[in-house]
Amino acid sequence: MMDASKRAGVSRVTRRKTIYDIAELANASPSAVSAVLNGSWEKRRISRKTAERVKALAEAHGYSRNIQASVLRSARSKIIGMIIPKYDNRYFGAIAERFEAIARNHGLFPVITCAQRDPELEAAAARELVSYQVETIIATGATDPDGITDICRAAGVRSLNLDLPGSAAPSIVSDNRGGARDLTLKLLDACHGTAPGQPLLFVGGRATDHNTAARIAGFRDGHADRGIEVPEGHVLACGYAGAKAYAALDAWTGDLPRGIFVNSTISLEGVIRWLGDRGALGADRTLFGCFDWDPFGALIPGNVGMARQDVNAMMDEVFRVLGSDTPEEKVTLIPCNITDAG
Amino acid sequence: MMDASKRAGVSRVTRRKTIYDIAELANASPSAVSAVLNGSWEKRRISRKTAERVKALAEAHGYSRNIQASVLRSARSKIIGMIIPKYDNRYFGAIAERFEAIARNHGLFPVITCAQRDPELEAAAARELVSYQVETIIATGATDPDGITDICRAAGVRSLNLDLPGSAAPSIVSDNRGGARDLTLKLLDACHGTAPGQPLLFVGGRATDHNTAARIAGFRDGHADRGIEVPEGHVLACGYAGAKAYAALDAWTGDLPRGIFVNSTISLEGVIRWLGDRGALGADRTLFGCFDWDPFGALIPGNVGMARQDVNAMMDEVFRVLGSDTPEEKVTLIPCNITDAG
DNA sequence: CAAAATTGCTCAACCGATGTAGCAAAGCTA
DNA sequence: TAGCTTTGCTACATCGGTTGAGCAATTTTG
Repeated sequence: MMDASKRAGVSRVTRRKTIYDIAELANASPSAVSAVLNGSWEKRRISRKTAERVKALAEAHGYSRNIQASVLRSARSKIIGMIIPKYDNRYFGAIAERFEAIARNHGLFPVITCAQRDPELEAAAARELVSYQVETIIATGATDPDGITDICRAAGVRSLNLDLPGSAAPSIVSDNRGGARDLTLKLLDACHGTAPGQPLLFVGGRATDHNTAARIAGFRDGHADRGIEVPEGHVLACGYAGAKAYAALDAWTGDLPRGIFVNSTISLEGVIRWLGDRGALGADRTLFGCFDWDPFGALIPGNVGMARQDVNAMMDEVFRVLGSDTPEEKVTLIPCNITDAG
Repeated sequence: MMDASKRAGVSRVTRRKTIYDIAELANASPSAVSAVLNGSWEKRRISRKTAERVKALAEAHGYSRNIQASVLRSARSKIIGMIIPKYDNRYFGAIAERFEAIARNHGLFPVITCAQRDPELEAAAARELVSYQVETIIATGATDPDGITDICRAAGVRSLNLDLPGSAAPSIVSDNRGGARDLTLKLLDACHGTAPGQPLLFVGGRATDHNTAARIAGFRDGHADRGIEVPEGHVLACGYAGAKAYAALDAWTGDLPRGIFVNSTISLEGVIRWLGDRGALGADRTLFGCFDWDPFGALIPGNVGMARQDVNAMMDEVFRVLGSDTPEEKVTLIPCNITDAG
């Protein structure tokens, strides 16, 4: 390897400082500098005196390690990737923030990529992360979790599903059914005074979607607990978008419902708008509960509670699973918290 | 360089495929494979036949380029970093999503890092991004934009401020003053029927904060336009947190205000709670407007409009500035949109 | 005091991709 | 057919750290 003065060349006036530059300044070898700057100097028997001298020079000359070079050689990138659908609600926002914080605590470099709920984009994102030598990918709310797992497996990258389960990697998912049941009970009880024995309306989501299916099951469980039958037409799994929820309610032929179970904050936007347009917004009018939490959603009159997914517990579980060596491709359920109104 | 069979070694059973593996399979040289797989093969005069053969083999064997190695050699990382404060509101969420989308369209690899409004974390994040050889850093809503610019400059990394301006790099910022003025006018006019000539209350934010100061100025501009004086105590720059807004309103000694200008959706949570606790929530009670948009905030009774920052325009401007070679360390203002109620 | 152990460091190969320089073969011109 | 150009490829140094092997000097042990 050439010495630093030759390597500097003539073209670039200011090159980034490398271990070769620092080595020259410190009158030490690049190996020694490398060991000092990556913390392995004690193991490599570099004297404290040399270490201190090198550190001081590196600091003084604004040395910054080239991680790409380091990763190339050591094959340990410490990069952990997450694929997330959107940043447009509190749930995914909280997941992103928490993921970053914990990853950093574990000495990892978190990279989050947003795939817009598009399976093609998800696959492209996974491939891109693999190119960047990530060691692990967390597929959050993925449309096609197993597709991502396949890409990871081919590249020897660990993967894990969050929020929506897959069959090929460990999955960590909210207890959608249990949470939906609890929320249903809360809502039924709140409606009991004015509409005893009447079933609620379920609005939002796709019935083919794992989480929606689980929540519909919990919705039925709750009704069964109170001995109320759920008529066929009371489940409007019309899609998530607010406009779709609005349209589904518009197509509803029954009476103005007394209680609505809304399947996501996205759908809630449409529900609130529809209720508002009918003057049915208010604690004395139609009551509603919503799966997923939003601070403003909680403040809208008529809200009796929200099923708030326990992001901290989920993320703790993610890193617990990553810490264990056993793969166990099973689904772990994390209970939800039911918030109060207001 | 050893040939691929030797390089495989004995320890790792399944190693990631490299250009050397593909070269061996294709009976070509690593250089040729490299040229084919990075698209420079026509320029390097590799025949179409060879190119096709290599591509097919790479595909069949699940080859994935090691970007770290590529970056190390070519010194072009194509990584663009963004430092963002939080993911807990729609504004930053929209910025993150839009940034990712446009960066990808430009053939760049976006990396977003969340620094929790903590200047130490911001600096650490900037240094970490530099280690990963980012070419550019966008400092969004940074507590200390110039600190980030310094770190970037020392490493030869381009930087740019978004949402909050700095003095050492180009800044792209909403027209906070103009937006605040428009929102103030809208709110004053909505209150005119029941409380003509009365000043509004300003709640939330820190007066030392650039954006808050600009919005307070706009708030005064709007009042001046209508010939209304703003008494000293009507500006409650009590901090952003909902609880602080609540406390500030609790300490308010005047009459129940007819109109409130809320300085952020975060503060709005406290304002709504306070109004709700006093039974003052409703289109016939206290009206409010809010700087920053939230879909549920917009649906809360009494809302007369929100100042929605134009994230798309801001991000277009970011990439326009990055595209131009002239640095121009000036502040560019992007107009806000005032949304209607509901 | 010689042999063994420890300390403190350096050497050089290596990670995987890139790109300049250059070489052999084929095609074309005179 | 000799000389020139073009085509199609390969060799090799290089990017900046990392790490196993090893060496000289010093200290400890027998």
